[in-house]
Amino acid sequence: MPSASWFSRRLLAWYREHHRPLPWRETRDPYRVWLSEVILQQTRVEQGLAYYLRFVERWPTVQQLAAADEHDVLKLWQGLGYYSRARNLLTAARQVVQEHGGRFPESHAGLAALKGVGDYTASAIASICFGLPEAVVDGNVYRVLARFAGIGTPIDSTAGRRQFKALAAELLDPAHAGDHNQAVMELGATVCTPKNPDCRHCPLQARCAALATGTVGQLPVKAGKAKSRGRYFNYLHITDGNRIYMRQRTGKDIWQGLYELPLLESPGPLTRRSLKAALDHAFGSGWNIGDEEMEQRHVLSHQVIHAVFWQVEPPPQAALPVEWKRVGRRKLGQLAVPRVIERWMEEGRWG
DNA sequence: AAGTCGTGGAA
DNA sequence: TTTCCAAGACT
Repeated sequence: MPSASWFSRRLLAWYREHHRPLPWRETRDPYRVWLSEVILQQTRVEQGLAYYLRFVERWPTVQQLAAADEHDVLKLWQGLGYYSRARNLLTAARQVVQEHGGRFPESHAGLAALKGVGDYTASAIASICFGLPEAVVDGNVYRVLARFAGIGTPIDSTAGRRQFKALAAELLDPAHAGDHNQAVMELGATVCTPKNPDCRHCPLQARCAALATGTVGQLPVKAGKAKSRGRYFNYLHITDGNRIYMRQRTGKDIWQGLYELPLLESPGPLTRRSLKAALDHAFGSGWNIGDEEMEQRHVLSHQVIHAVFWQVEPPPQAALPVEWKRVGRRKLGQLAVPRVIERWMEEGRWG
């Protein structure tokens, strides 16, 4: 079994020399740490930083965030992805205010009861803000520990998650839990990277099992990769004077709560002729199909969206769905939209 | 427990 | 071009 004290000593010495100065590291305010952790879930520091700064400026305290409108939160989150994080963020802020008098709970269990706060985020807040000896396990930690200890158990298996969590807890320096946790992650993000790790400058190289056996490139092991499915989105650009039709996405599908153009989804790509047939059938005949304005291939985690934007004109007596709303140009820019729509608006100088 | 949820950058 | 995957959580 690796020596925990050696691991932590080397790690913390390295961290004090090499860590990047980031705004959420200069505070122990649980609100700001929580906000940064949620923003950084599955998100690189370079991508999340600007969003963090905007959120802190717009809502400096958890009480102010709790009083915010959900759509305003989604709008500020626009472009960051995984939009359930934004909705859960607001829910959790209201939990803190209503159930805890505006103060974040100071235990792992209390934190994990907040919406959108799982084991990782609860451990991060508990260790960083309250000095509790909770070990974090994120993608960086999986990689660093798999290599350091030479563990080939798939990190996306139940056994693997259990094993790595236990090892992380063993190696944790309980007296410096917050810094220790951040140090492992920082090492994984900057030195022990997925590709081309910089082992020569790694503080753990002397006792790294993978380096010793030449297996750095083979660790960590992942079991399964989920397949991606293709979807065909035919977006309808319909205007009425100065206004354009938009709709809000609901249900359990992607981009919940965000706005988009009226959408006709099809099992495969549509020709101009088949689009007209589909529209005539669905909303009454007489549709006029204009230009195909834009085509985008948009890649998500488990889906590839083939988006085509058509300029179309409904027949005068068409029965358009009530959820299609006419929005003026002025208001359009205020709507939270997925990147596909944002790109289309940029192209046509809408919004 | 396996699937699902965005987006962008790097190799 | 394709593939990987990033300070994960929820269902």
